[in-house]
Amino acid sequence: MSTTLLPVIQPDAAVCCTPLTSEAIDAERADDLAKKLKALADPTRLRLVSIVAASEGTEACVCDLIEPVGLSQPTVSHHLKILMDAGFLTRSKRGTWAYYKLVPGALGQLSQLLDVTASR
Amino acid sequence: MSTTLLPVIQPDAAVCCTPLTSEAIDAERADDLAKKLKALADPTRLRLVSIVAASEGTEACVCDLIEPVGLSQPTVSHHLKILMDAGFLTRSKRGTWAYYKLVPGALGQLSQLLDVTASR
DNA sequence: CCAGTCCATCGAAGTTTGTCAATATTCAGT
DNA sequence: ACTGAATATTGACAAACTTCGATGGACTGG
Repeated sequence: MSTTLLPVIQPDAAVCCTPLTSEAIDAERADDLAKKLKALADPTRLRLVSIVAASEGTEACVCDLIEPVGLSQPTVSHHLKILMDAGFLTRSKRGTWAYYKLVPGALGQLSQLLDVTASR
Repeated sequence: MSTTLLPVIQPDAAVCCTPLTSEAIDAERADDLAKKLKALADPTRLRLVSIVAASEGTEACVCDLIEPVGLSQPTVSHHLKILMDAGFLTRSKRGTWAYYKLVPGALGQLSQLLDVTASR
């Protein structure tokens, strides 16, 4: 089953639009936002994102990520999947290697939300 | 080594200073940042912060927070404590009431970190 | 001083999370 | 095909988290 899945930039618009404090957010938006924050709220995942972001082309191979964080390969794979599901990273396989890359606007979107919140 | 401690706005400098992606963050900074993100990474706590932020003087009484989030009073108290420990809220008792207030720079600090990260 | 209100803490139940070893899968080279 | 290497998935387990009811402490008003 081959179908060249195109890299999607930002499919979910629920979290992205309204500030956080002008009016109290509703439960649904809180859920969406919490999911993204939860994906980032782990030391190992923060380090993974950071390493990927600091790499050539904001892209890194799994094999280069295992040693820096000092955890087992399955654990690293697991964290990378969580970051992918939350929309912070994308994966592209080249040969046996899997390269994880930052999704351009993803972190900035989160940042903006908190920023507007913080302005009060 | 003289004294005159000035009132410090942001006591913890570990998280606040360096970007996230220019160089990969170390384990200690990742830990600090993860703790703060984890405090925010819950739908109920996001709503609490949001309600407080949207209130008069970015301050709200516990009694006004229970009904909006629809959870028991002990649970709300628990979440508020977590937000306080993470440095997002402060508490001040007036009579029998406890008022929780936004810490001015707290959310913005987090936002900046992610923003610099996002610029890559 | 007593009753009532507001809030925090405690203890417990159920769920989620982080981690690993073992296994499966996919690809490259021989 | 077969072997070896790079990742992903599965299953299991301990730790952490969310929630509640019950209790306790502090303050207010009669």
